[in-house]
Amino acid sequence: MSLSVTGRRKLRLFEYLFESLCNSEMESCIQWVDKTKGVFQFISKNKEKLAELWGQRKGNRKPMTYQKMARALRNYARTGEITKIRRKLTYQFSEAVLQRLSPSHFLGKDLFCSQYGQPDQEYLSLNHWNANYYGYGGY
DNA sequence: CTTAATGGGAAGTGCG
DNA sequence: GCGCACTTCCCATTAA
Repeated sequence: MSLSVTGRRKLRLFEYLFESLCNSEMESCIQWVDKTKGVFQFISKNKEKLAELWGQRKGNRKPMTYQKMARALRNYARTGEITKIRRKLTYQFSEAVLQRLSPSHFLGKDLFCSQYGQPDQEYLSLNHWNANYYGYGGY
């Protein structure tokens, strides 16, 4: 479960999120909205669980919460690594980050993003799409 | 109105 | 000692 390659440096938050997005066991916490564009969203009901796991992975002094994790995400907006989409609990990896995190970067490990099929159709068919959408036709 | 989600200044922590 | 990458706090604003 834990990825350890020779001399693993400190895991970054966006790397952990990407890892979770590629792990089917995390589907109840976080999932792709549009994988090809790097758009993903947290699942309201279980977002705190994901935050908790992240905090444990980092070994923080206090338990991580979604609110604190989102604060870190807002810092990413300043550096452009991840931007907030005007849709409930939805964010987007920048092009650069997406390339750095692309599957080829993880070849040979237990990480593999299941080959994607129809990202565009998939999110349009989500029955909670309307509930999670606000403003804008495009992000 | 109530609650969930968003936003950000600012000080603090751990690590290389 | 320094700077980075968050982490913690806390409170204000906005959307549903």
